[in-house]
Amino acid sequence: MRQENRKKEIIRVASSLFKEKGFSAVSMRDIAHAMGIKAASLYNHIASKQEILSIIILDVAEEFTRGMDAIVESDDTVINKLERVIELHVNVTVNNAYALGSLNNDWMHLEEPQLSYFLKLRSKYEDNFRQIIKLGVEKNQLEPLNVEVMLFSVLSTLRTLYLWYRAKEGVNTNELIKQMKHTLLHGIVTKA
Amino acid sequence: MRQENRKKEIIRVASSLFKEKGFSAVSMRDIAHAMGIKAASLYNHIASKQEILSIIILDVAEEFTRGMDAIVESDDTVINKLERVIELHVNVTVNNAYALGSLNNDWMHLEEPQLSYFLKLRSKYEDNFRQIIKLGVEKNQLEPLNVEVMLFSVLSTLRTLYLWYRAKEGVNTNELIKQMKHTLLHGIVTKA
DNA sequence: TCAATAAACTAACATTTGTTAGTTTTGAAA
DNA sequence: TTTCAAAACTAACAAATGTTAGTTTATTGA
Repeated sequence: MRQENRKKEIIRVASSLFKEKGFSAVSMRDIAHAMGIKAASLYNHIASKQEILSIIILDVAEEFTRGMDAIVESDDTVINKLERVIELHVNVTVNNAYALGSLNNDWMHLEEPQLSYFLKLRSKYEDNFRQIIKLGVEKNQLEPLNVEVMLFSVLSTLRTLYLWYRAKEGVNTNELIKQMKHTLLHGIVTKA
Repeated sequence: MRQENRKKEIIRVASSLFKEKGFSAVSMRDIAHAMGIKAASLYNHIASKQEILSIIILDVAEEFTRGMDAIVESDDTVINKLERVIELHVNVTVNNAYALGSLNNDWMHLEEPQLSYFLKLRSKYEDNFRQIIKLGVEKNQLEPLNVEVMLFSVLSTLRTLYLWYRAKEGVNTNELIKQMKHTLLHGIVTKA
């Protein structure tokens, strides 16, 4: 109801500010000012600055986890799974652009037990991704390169998509997904 | 002499702390404590917290700029230029791992005129990179994909290398460069 | 050995921070 | 129109912040 909407609004405004300056550089007064109210009024809706951060980060982290779990449990081919991971990242980014700033750069300001929970989700996610790549190499569907280099090269691009995807106006989501798949999976150099 | 070394030591310690928690979450007392002195003593060597940040960021930004300028001015082929950009990033990252945290995540806390200077260097760097890719597409040496997607996909991976390159023990710098070239330029999917 | 200076210290400052307590205003249901 | 809870407010707090002033200690070159 009324209160829940206001809480979501606070979280949306806060995540936008966090994306621009980082969690630590944004004060409760900054958030309140952006909403046209006083800092103390925020506490009618949220318990603490920390609660705002943990909602922003854990909501989107869990969304990634659910998406990855669905991909891992499917019986798609390796290449298809990788394509679905790319789709997942583009879609989550387009829908939650602000939250990804905190996910990438402010997770270390989470307090326990949320910090441990986040790190657990993150390492499970990375390990699921890693296993897909490993299987691809074993089946000769992926190049016999260093698995960690492949993993983090692809993942870095996906994780920081939120920083630049708006730069290219006139590319819609489906086109972006297609372009990313080609760039990340097949490279940019023309085959001879 | 004596003072200069101590200043460099402060900058090194500070950049390490900034990498872990970000500029805004690290206090002058934190930096001093990590050096075994009191916060006020830092001011015998540096003018302000802001000076520390701007030295960390501008030094490495200028290093990237010099490297890119040398590549652009050379008469290498497009593919060779891209390979040299990858080498540049790996080498700068291996030598300045801590500074890259601030370069990526704390640049917005620079004050004027350093902020404008940094943004100028960054957009020139990106534009040099963009022109190399554009020429490659025109010459059919690169795939006819969206230039911005190719640019930021490659650049994102290079920019966040500092976050993960230590994860893979047992891969030395030359091997890492080779792996990155293949992954970023030729992709990870086996050619049919 | 002494003078000069580098580099540490203690103490304090004005601001900003997250948060709480207590009070007033607002808006919808009765 | 009255009632009552939601949601705003003012005022204040204790702690932390970047920085300065003034002083003491350590080191070095003459």
